[in-house]
Amino acid sequence: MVTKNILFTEKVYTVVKKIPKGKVATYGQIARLAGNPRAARAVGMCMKNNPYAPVVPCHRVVAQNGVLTGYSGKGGIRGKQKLLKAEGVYFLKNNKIHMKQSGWNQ
DNA sequence: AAACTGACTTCTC
DNA sequence: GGAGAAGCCAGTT
Repeated sequence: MVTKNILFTEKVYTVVKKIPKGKVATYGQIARLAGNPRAARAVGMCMKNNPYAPVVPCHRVVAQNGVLTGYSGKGGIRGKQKLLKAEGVYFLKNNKIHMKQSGWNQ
């Protein structure tokens, strides 16, 4: 049976939780894994609500160009970047992530 | 049920 | 490469 037992958001959370440490995934990437390659915006909204804040490492989710967007958590973009750096994510001088290296190869 | 919003992506100039 | 505009999706009001 193909019943959608889990919501799109639930799928998103599941995918985000699968992101390995030291790597980052883009909203489009997550959306694609969640089943809708164009639901990048929806993914961001789910993170904003983020009922699974401590469960979903939303700080590992970045834009396609490698820029840290959003993150209503403590520290904002600043704290998010710091967290990623602490995990081993390589940042460029433009405060952008080196997707070629730290991008989630999925 | 309809309209608005938003942590995106892609196209074009 | 940078800036602006349009399109798309799910959730919330």
